[in-house]
Amino acid sequence: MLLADIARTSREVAATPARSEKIAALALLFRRTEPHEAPVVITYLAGRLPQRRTGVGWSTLREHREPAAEPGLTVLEVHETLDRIAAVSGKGAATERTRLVDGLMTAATEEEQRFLFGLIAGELRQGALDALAIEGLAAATGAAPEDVRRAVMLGGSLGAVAEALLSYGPEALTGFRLEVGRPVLPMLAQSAKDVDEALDQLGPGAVAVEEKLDGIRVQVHRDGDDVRIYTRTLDDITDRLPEVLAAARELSVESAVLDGEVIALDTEGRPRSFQEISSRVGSRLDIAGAQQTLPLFPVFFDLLAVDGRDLLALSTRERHAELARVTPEPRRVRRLVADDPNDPETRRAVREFAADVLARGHEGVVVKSLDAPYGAGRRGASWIKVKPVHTLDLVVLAAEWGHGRRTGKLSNLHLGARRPDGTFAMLGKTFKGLTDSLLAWQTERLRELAVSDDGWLVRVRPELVVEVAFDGLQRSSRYPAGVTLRFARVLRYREDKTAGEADTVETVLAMR
DNA sequence: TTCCGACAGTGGGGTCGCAAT
DNA sequence: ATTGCGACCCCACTATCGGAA
Repeated sequence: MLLADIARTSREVAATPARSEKIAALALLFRRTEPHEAPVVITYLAGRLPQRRTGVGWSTLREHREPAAEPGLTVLEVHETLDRIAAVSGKGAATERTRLVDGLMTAATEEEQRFLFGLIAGELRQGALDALAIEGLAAATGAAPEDVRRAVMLGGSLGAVAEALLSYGPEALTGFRLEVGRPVLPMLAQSAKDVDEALDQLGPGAVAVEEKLDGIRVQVHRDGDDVRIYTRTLDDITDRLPEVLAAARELSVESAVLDGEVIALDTEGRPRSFQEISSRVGSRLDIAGAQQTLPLFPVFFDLLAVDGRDLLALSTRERHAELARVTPEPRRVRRLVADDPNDPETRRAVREFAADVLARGHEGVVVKSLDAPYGAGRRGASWIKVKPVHTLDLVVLAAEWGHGRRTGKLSNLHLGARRPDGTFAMLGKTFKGLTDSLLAWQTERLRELAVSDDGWLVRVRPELVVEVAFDGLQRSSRYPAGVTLRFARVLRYREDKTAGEADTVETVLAMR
């Protein structure tokens, strides 16, 4: 198959807003795909590369290359070139990567260049990713979409499922089931603003309220003495976490798949900051040294398989009973079971539990329906997280022009807190929380206040006050106050306030 | 007919390791 | 020694389509 076929399909997919038409266009192409090229074709049309990393990003791609007049590149040819690019390392690597990218791009037509740019940079913007590729694959092969989705979640790879389906048809899907040693996409949680809202959303059934730890999510597979540890995106990080490996080997099981969080504790047993944990888990070179400096502590909250049994379809209640059987107390997340979430006494107990979790220094709680199965790869309605929210009234110092559907709109706001001398200290940026009408309003308003515009950043007179919500402060080496906001989002503009009434740096630092 | 679940898009800060400066 | 880049941890929120209710 030619790259041109993929690029054209991508353009067609992007051209229609209707998901049904996107799926139809994808299915049309998958019907013409040979099984051996399916893993590459479907991954490209899901907007990703099969290579986990290539070393090529926006900076390497942006330079103009003269396009070819006629299409000639095959999909597998492109795939091999990217394999070669990904393998480049050592002195002169950047030059060599650029040379290979030059060769690829000059062999591509203008349409193919656009496609490759979006694909490699990870911003294809065709309105379809894995989920619609799965739908298209199902349509092309006559398989049930839900069965295909399930196979991908359990098989861990869209490409492998596509190849099997195109080779053997829908019957091939039964071969994809949970296997110890092969990671499964983890279940994710929705959010609510407080525990009462979370309980209301879950309905009348029994729930568990669990502490939410602020660390790195891990999926631990143990098969005898063999242990593998995966991140949320299924990256294998076994080598970096000897403590987790040891903890898995201590369990009284032959085999198991566990879901949990890795954190670190200080000498009083209080959790260390996310930044410290992230630094430790991210360290790959001197593991022994890193382990000395910051020992990690894995805590588990779910069990997906044990001793040959697949527990995914069991209820949270049943899975947790198994977890409790095989995992010692300190290795499990603290939790409270509420059989009748509508009982006022129970609600009080839940609120108290949540307050206690926060007092212990943790991030919040996750409220889980006890009757739901493990929804691999789903942001299911049966897990709901609750974290405290802070707010500040900050001054807009500048705004960046948006991209994609926000082209022509001032989108990303630079936020500042007041200093005593009347100047402002930038605390970070945000683009979140803006509706289309607010986006239009702020674009107009900020243009009136503009003092400069370099095509990327519009600086404005610091007059507009915006109320910003955020999860907490983090240390920052980039911003002048030494702190920045975690997960900042706009709540509303405060037109009733002047910049002189905005929150001060002092107020912000007092929140630490 | 209305409601709502799933999806994609739009980007945030920090951290590491590597290569270039 | 410092800086820029790519990759990957953490992630919130809105708009939209189309099936469910």
